[in-house]
Amino acid sequence: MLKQSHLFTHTKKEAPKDEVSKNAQLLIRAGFVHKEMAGVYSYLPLGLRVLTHVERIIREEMDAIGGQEIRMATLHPADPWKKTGGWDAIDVLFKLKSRTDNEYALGQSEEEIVAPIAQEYAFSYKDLPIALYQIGQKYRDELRAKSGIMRGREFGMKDMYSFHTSQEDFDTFYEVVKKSYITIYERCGLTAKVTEASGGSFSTKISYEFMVLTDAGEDMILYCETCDYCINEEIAKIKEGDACPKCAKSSLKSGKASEVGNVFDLGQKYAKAFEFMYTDEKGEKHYPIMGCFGIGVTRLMGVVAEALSDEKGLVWPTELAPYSFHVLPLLGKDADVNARIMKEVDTLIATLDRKENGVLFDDRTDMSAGARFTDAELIGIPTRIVISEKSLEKGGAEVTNRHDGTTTIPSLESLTA
RNA sequence: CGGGGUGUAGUAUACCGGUAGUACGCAUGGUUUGGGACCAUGUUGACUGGGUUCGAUUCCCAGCACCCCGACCA
Repeated sequence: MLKQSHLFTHTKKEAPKDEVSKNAQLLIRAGFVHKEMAGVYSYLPLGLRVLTHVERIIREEMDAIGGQEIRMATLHPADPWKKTGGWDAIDVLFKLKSRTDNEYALGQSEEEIVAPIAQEYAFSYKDLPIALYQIGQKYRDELRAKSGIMRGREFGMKDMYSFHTSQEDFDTFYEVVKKSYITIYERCGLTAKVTEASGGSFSTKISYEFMVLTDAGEDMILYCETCDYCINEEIAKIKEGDACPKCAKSSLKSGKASEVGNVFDLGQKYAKAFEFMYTDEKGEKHYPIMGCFGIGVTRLMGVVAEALSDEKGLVWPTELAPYSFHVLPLLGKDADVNARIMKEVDTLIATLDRKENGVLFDDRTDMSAGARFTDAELIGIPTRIVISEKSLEKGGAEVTNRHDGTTTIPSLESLTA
């Protein structure tokens, strides 16, 4: 339980004029994030809790499909980057020099680091497959940061790397991860489309992007409303209005979308660069096949803020909410009634704080009710519980659902059950 | 990186070549308390550097920062 009077952040009536994107405006106004510079944000108590919940969901789903969590360095030696060619080829790679002119890179993706780590342990086919993942900061030297926390120069990302003895084994795992990703987005309150896209700079094969329709997105996708066909317009050979090539039942629609994840078949590129080979049953040596699976953790939070919020403020899905219950007592002039309200509130909090993501307690009873309601709506906690003389007369507490705005008045006994 | 725009208090803004004004916030006191309450008092400011000028926050130049469009995008 957190007392709101204790929370060091406050809501703001106005967003800074240099923030245009909805996600940044709301997150700043509600005190979830603080902007350091273009594309770089710090996460404050409420924002960090949301981020932590996104990470927890991802961790659970990655563990469930056999991922093993590690934490790699973000300050990298230049050598592996030079070995794979990334040092010169990847223009977003931040490069730096020490006082003694040694060269380093900041991690923008970590194939160069993870491949040698896997190589240190995977000598035999018996050691494979392996799926290693981490959740941490990434750095990209973007020419233009934009869209609040959705495209930054420093951002949070989950990156998983897998190593396999055969294409079939990789393909199987590829499908497992795709399903797992869809589950993650659902738990985050979003519907993501699996979208065919280009393989980028390191693969000639197509990759899959996970796209959420939102005007704040940077990509245009073509999708079918009948089946799950979806393709990024950058590689599409068809156009809006054409019949769906998969089901032929609908004509394709075009929409703006934000990429909240991607999966790549990296083949043997990195294994070859590092001479990473394992020994098979016959004693022969082979390069493993490698996959890369990313989810932009901070961008995901930004897309949720964009997609779910309304004119009153943020709206958090159940699992991501910084707190699940916003308890808000309203006091009057009668000291006895006030004492009773606060006693009921104590009991209620003791129960609710053990459930889901716990309680934010608006103990600022000296503030006007309107200001506190407005704050609550801006912060976007899913369930608001008001206890007042009025609510007690009606038989309990007023429970308002932030998602649909409906209010019910259950008894206090049922709430503490 | 190409193009465009903007830099005034914690935030949003106004005016101005000559003492920088307002609102919100914040502080103190008092009155309030079911939809961003009110009164009083107080508090805080011209991105950096150069130039023009008697005098620059204002005009000019450069730099920096931020935003937007495009390009780019593991």
